[in-house]
Amino acid sequence: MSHIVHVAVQTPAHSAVGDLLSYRSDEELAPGTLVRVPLGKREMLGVVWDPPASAEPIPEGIELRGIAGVLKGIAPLSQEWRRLVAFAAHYYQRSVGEIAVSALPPHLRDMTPEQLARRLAPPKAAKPKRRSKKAQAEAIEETAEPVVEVTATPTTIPLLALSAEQALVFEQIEQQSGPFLLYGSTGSGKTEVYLRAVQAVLDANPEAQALVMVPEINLTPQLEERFVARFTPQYGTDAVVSMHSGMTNPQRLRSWLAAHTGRARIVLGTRMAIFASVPQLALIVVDEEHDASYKQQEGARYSARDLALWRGRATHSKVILGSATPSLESWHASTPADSGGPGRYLRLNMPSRIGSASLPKVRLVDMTQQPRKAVFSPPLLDAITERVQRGEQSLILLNRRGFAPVLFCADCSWKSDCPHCSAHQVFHKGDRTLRCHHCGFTQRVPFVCPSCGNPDIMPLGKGTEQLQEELERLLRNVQRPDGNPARVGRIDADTTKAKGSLEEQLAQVHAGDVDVLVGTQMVAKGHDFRRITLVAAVQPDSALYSSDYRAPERLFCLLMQAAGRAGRDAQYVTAQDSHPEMWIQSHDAQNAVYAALRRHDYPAFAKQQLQERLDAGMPPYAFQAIVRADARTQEAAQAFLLAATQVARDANLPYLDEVFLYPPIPMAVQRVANVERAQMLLEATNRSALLRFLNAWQQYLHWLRGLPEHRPLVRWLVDVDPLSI
DNA sequence: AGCACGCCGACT
DNA sequence: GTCGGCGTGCTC
Repeated sequence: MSHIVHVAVQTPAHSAVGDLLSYRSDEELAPGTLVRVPLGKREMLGVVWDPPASAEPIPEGIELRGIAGVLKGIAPLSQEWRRLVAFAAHYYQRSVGEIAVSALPPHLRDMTPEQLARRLAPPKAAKPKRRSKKAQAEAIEETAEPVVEVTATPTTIPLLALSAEQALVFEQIEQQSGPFLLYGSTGSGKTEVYLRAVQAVLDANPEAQALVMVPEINLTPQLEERFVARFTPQYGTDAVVSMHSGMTNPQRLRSWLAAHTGRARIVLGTRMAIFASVPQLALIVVDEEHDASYKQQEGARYSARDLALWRGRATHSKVILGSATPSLESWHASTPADSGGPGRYLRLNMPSRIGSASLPKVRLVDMTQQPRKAVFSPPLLDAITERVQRGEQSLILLNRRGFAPVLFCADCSWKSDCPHCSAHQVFHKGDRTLRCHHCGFTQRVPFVCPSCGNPDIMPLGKGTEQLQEELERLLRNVQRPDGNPARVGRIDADTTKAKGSLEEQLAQVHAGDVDVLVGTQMVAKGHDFRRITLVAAVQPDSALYSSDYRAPERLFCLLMQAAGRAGRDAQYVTAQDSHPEMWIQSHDAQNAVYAALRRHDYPAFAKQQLQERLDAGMPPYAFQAIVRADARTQEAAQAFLLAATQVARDANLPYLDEVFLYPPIPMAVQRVANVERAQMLLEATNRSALLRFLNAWQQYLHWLRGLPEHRPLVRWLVDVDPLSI
């Protein structure tokens, strides 16, 4: 007898093909089973899904095709996982198949059942035999993880004693159900709390698993090291696995299988890990929960942090969000009911730094009182000079790479505009190029103005490259204690393009080869610079005047994180009798953002920002979505959005009266790679009204897209809970 | 999105 | 006569 199975496949997001397709199968297949199915001339990976609630009739005139194969050997994905995928698809306005398939390891996508069986087969008896170079390399890679003997009696790890603060927080996590917002300043020992919480969960249940998420691949190795060191002696080598995009496909499959089979007890990864199959999930940790990289910015635009909360609730797992500068959403959600907040999360405070290291002193330089053209105010330069002479390191932050953001001709006002984008091409002095940071378009730097022939074209503004050059000049007569001249290093996306070069350069900084380090925000995050006693933000003001209402939040967070880089090692601070300092040069030194920063007072900052959000009716007091349209012309992009607004009114879509549709506008960077971009904002005070509206609207957007008058449209997309508007 | 088919220009 | 340009249409 033949069965009908509903299969989630990755059908194109903008086609009319549904995402649950019906196939014939000789055997009955449980929901969650991985299968290969024919679609057109292709064969692709699919997941057997639960039959639709309303027994939809199979479309007329379609002869059902049979499934092509079953990926035996992989247990069906759990109902919990399918619910997570279905929720994410519904919430972020994507197809179930797209989320489901993209949540699986890429290697599975192009594996036949036979190939999978071979992969899953127990390795043949390890006979020393001739192997190809490549196979040898792979074998080495496979065994590169620390091999730890698993003893019959679990080894007891000597644990660090918890501080009183940590102990109190840990006790709360043990006794309460959460979710928790662990608000702890940099260096307060949040990681140790995570480790203890994971330990407690694993101890309580021999099958329990934990999911630990970090924002960026760059930061995973450090955390991974600590988890491996702590847990593999007791639970074996496979107990801790990673999941991030920097891994090879075979590695990703291996980790995924370890988690899916329950062998891995701890899954450590970036945002993609939120979709891992973790059948015995008992705890989710989201470190640096405020970090923007938890929000996927292409394809399905999901927030891994928000999904973590949903998944935690669905599985009765504890969820710990940790941050020194929480997102305003999480701060608001964790404001206790007796303080007038929703009290949905339990806020746990860890204000103190571990050890004798203290928070850096924040020094604001009023740039209106300084010589006009100087990038480095004299007092800041003096402070840097002193550090060099004492053998300490300084970190100079500027969020702009390259030498100068634009080249300019004073005679004819020519600017180095990108021919393909509404943006300037950045002047990179090192390789004498003009580069567009939006589309990558690169040209040689012209010798004379391309427009009028004037040979005196000049750079406007400063980038990291120029800062490094200027510092080298300003410090050329400054000597370190060992008599050598001061050395100025730079770390940004340009100096770290090669694989492994970031690690290499960080090692140089650690080794003391660099006295002053210039860098973009990539150095402000997570890395532990033990000998840095001065951090300076030389031009942070622009974020204060940005049209993006989240800009102050990001700035505050960046500066707090940067400040956290200073003086983490008390040895360098107290021994030299110098106090760690955070310098900020500003033309608006009285700004409330800086005032709060000076006191290291995140709560005051959050309170002020939340009041502004409340007054303006913005998140977290309102819910937003963005519909974006890309087209050859701005008119065509906006026309689509206008038509979309009109069709919503004409069709009188449900919840239309609860959703405010703003008029379409060009995006801040209107054109990228010759594509014109427009967007419109949707706002509602009721989250589910917004979602239901979007769900109903979706099919009309598909329909509009197909109309001949919207032919010039390149694509459209929906971003729910956008991070920037 | 792929991957076809299909209908017109420059080549061995 | 073919090779191949990318316009249009379909995929349970």
